[in-house]
Amino acid sequence: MARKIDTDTFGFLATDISRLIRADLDRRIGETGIGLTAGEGRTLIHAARAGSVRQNVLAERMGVEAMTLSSFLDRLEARGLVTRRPDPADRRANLIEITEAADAVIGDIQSMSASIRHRAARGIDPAEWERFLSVLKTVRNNLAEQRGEPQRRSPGSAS
Amino acid sequence: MARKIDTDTFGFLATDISRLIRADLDRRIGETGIGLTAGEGRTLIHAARAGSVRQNVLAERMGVEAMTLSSFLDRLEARGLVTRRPDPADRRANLIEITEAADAVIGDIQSMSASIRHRAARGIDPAEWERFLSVLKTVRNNLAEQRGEPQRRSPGSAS
DNA sequence: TCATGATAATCAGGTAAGCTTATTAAATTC
DNA sequence: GAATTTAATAAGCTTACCTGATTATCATGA
Repeated sequence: MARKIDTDTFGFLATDISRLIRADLDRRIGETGIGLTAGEGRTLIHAARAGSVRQNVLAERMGVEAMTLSSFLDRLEARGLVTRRPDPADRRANLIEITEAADAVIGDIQSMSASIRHRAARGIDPAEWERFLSVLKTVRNNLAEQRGEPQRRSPGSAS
Repeated sequence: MARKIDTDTFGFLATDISRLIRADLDRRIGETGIGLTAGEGRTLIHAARAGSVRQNVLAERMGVEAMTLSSFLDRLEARGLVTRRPDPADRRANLIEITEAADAVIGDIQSMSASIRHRAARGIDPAEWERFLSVLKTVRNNLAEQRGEPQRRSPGSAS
């Protein structure tokens, strides 16, 4: 065995972390009876942030295919958390908007997210965490770039 | 909309990055005809690193259930990349070992992994990258902790 | 020593998050 | 106004997990 095998490289770490987050999220979702899967929650947050958007735009921002988004929206719409409104400017398109009922759910998602973040960041000092987040954004943009995905300028406040 | 909505938080970034990595990996796997899925590849690398291990130990190290690992191993074994050898010390258990044929595949996986890493790290200076990796490890350990998963001391060389 | 309970692996079956390909209706372009 | 492109979706697939039940074996305490 001449080769050195390392399971602590970037790709492994990222994959592990994502799986741990998903598992934790699933557990909390089960406990709190929030009634949404991780993907649906992600969709809802993106929709909330985007305001009134076409599906194709939202899909591109989320980095998923139109069809994938369409399924998430089906379930969110069935639960009354988003609406699909025909775009007056293009009869092929829908505008996605969140409903008032979504507010409470968004609050729940955000507090779950904050709680996971706190656990993840334990023992890391705040300045280091900010640095870390900014590298994460760079990495995401690097990876998203040659995928046809539009580059994101980081707009909101970091957290 | 009184709430500030941010899609650049830790959880979102981590999820995005993991999806991008997976997609990229899938694309490369398709191109190079390596014949393994991401999960199988991950299993193979962990097995290579572990030497001769019981399945339950390997599963725990990988952070998956025993059954999940069992399926991965079925496919790796069918491709002749690992063997299940009865553990002489416990007739319930198997010892997993990689075969010689696995060496080439491991090499391929490692170079894919390196290439993704290079792309991810573009524009980030090496010292910053090391810092970043070390925070990633802390985060993984933080998240893995209260999940029953054993804490990992970071053993190998970072990269 | 033997009944009881724990453990290692696996069978059966399920779910969630993606994907691709094809279709339809509407918009755009030449 | 014919040909192309685009927005959404239907249909169906794959991967990576999971849980619960089952079987064989091991460990333990009376």
